[in-house]
Amino acid sequence: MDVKIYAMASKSSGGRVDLPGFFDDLVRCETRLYNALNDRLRERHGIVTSQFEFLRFLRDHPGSRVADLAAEFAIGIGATSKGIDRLEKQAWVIRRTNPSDRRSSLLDLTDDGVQLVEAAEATFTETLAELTAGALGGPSGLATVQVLSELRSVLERRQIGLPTG
Amino acid sequence: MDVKIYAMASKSSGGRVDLPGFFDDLVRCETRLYNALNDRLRERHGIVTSQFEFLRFLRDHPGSRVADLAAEFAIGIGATSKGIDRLEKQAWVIRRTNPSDRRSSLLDLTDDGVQLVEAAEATFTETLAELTAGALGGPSGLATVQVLSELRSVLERRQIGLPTG
DNA sequence: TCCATACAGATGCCTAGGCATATAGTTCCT
DNA sequence: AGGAACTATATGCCTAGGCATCTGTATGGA
Repeated sequence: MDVKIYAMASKSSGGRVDLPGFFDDLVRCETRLYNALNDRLRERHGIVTSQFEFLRFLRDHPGSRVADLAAEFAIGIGATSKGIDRLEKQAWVIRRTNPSDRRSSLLDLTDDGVQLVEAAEATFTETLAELTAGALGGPSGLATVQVLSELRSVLERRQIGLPTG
Repeated sequence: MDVKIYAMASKSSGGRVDLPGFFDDLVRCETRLYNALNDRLRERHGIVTSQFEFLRFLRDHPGSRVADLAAEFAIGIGATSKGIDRLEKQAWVIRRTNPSDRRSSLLDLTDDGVQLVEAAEATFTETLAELTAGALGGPSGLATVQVLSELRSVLERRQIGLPTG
């Protein structure tokens, strides 16, 4: 009979990291934080977290194309295009024809979009602080932030987990 | 003009953690790892990661109810019920009537389900190791694993991010 | 110039999850 | 016992994303 290497998520043994446990914790944290942020952003600003992320990205990267958003968020081009449709319908985003390539559009926030994202960002940051409640306070928190940043870089550099369409 | 506290995701300043940057990295890592695992599990075993997670949970917690899965994964009861429908249709899971409460069923893996989850787990663990490629190797990796585990505990204890239905 | 190929993204179809509701079974009173 | 209130979950409707496809545009030769 096999001996299970891990009995609880994210405990390690012998200095080796329990990767499945780590992944579990990662996914669970992400799900719960995302859900809670959705609730708060929806009730205060009528948007969900994914929309906030789109808006914030466009504020920080004006003139992006649909493909840029898709690459950033590791979602499909189709999904991104539809997401932008919805934001455009609310007049938070506009598509400008790309003068140097008429197949694509350049995306920008409208003034309403800018106002919304600024307001939503306050809620977002505040809620996040409330939810994580000091779990990232100590030096381990700092290390965690750095490790995740590094892991993200690795995944992006290797283009891991990009959907087809 | 406002001074941005952060210029890049997950960099910190003055020892304070940049929470929005941390959240971004968390979500991006989760998305890409989840996508990549989906691809691999689908091609090798015909399931996706969420199904693997259900199966593994049922292997480790036989006799669970739908509500137990929903709480574990922080998804809705309805979604969980439908997910179990699909696994049951493939004859990987069976619903036994709960003798002590006939509103609910007790869930268990079939023999096929056990075989599947064992095979898929090998793929899962191996792929995860390949994807994270030593990014969690050092002592910071260990700290990261512990911090995420702790954060997860906090969120669960406070019941944060549970969907309505 | 003209065509073959590559490309960006918009669109359609399909699946999965959220939320609301329906259904059946349980518990608590009286 | 009988009914109100509660609970577990199955189901329906709606939305969002994945993938395939379609359209319009760009590009590299011949």
